[in-house]
Amino acid sequence: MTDTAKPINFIQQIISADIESGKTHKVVTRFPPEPNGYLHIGHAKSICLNFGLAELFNGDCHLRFDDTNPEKEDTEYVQAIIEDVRWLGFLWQGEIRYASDYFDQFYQWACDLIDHQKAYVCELNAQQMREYRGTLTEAGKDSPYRNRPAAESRALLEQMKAGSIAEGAMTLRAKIDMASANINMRDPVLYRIKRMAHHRTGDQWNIYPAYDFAHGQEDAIEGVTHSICTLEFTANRPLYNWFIENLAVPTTPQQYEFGRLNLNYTITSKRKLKQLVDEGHVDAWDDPRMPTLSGLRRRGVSASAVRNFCDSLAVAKTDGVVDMAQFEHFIRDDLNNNARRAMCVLKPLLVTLTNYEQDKVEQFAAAAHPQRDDLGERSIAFRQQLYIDRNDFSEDTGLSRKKFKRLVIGDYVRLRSAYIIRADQVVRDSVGEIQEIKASIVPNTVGADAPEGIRARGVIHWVSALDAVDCTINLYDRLFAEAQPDSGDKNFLEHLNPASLKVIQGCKAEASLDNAEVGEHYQFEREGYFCRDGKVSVRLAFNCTIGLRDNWKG
RNA sequence: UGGGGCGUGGCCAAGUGGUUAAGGCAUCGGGUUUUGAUCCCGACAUUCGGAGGUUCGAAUCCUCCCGCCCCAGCCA
Repeated sequence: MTDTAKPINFIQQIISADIESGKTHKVVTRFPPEPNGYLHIGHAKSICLNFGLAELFNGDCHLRFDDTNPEKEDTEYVQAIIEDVRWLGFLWQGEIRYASDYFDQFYQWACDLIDHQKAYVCELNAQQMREYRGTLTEAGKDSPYRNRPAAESRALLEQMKAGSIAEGAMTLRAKIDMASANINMRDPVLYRIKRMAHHRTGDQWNIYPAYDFAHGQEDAIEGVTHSICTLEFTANRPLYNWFIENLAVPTTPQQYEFGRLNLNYTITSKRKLKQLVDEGHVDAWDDPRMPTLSGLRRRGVSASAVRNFCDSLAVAKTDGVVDMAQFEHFIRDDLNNNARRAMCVLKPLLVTLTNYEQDKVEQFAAAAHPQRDDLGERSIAFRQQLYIDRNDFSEDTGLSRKKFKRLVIGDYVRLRSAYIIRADQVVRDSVGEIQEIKASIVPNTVGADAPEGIRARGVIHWVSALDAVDCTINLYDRLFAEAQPDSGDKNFLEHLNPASLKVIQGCKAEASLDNAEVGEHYQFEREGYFCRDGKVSVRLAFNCTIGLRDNWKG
């Protein structure tokens, strides 16, 4: 945290007031994902908010799966979600909860509503129900089944539950107000028939509760005090409250809405991310180009970077689009502070040092981090032949020292953590391509300043040719070429960036990288941040998390 | 269109009637540097969607207008 206090957001203000007034004794929040896809960066904001609030007020935060629709849900997703929340570093209170654990209670409450003439089994089909619902400007009409006897509804609901009624033929509806200006209040559906197995309750049920008939009650059962959701649920709040008021629930949670996170050049819609996976536009949910938490993790983004970013976000009711650069800032900031340094040459160019003995080898100690001694150092081998990056050499000797701080014939450059060298001669192959550079070292310049009269143009990275290990490097660019691929009437698939992945083979990494661990972050000096990919078939591959900032206006 | 929500610099945003409208990102200058990184210093809204009004005083209160988002799934 910086010296300036972070502003108190509106939800914190509400909770503080509730505690002060005695309304709330212990704060309980929850993160309630539906297991119908993988978590993405937008969910991270919600996770940080809910767990963060519980922590701030010494309360509890539950992890609860809102598994009310077996059609779209799967245990693969629950496992992935659990792993992602753990990865972010949050601990939920007690056992993991499931809406499906409360199905019996929901059913009992539905019966109570029927008995009090506040719900009825309706036999309108989907099409008819739409017609009866009215429009934004016209009131709806009462269903012809609205006033059927409670006993009849009870019996029909029993049959729906037993599986003897066809899907779509009947629903259980709340009896509220078909003329309400809020369409959510026009006799919403409580139960619909889905004669299919649920990933947790198996064949036990043929009817499943709708979101509105489940969420608030789940909160009430768990004693959630502040139920925080995104803005699009604002119109559902009166309905949320209606159930809390009309059911014999044990506690009275309150719903509050905040603006979800939107990031440019990507999408945060589970449905659309699933489409990218299903249609093969990306490898999988954890493709490093995906804004999913598993994708970011595989890309090399640290959990603390995600958390720092989320904590920097405003919790308010505005729905804006955060610039990807803001997220990238937190990714770089964390990696710069914590990633070990190493060297890797992406486009190798052979350099032979003509004044260095052929069999000689020196081991130089190089700091793992320029500002953090606690990270120690590593040993790097130095020999007569080494690789530098092709981009670090230019045949244009007219380039000024300010304009090109790299290697040029006749001039000097510092090899990072090693000697200053001078380029002497270009060796070409039969078609004229540069094959090799002949160069010479300036003696006694390791860990020492250049002698009088010699000034290195700059510092470049390198790797000993004999000691380096081959590796593949995956370079990523934004998944979409359009800042808002999803807005208006755009088809997001048309804006996929065809160059979002570039695979570079034959890269040369310093020997210490040979046993890099998956999940460990590195900075390849002068290139960017990388981490080893654990899913590839090649022996050694690194994903580029993000490049270094480059202020060079060349 | 009925209802609900929101408009503060390129982006995010604090501000809850009274010093020169915080801060972050981005951008632009300059310094340090064995990473063109990091770090450091400096610049960057006479004005808060617009127009009126209340007030000694308004981004904050009132009125009208404009714009954007959400709701018409047996999705969540």
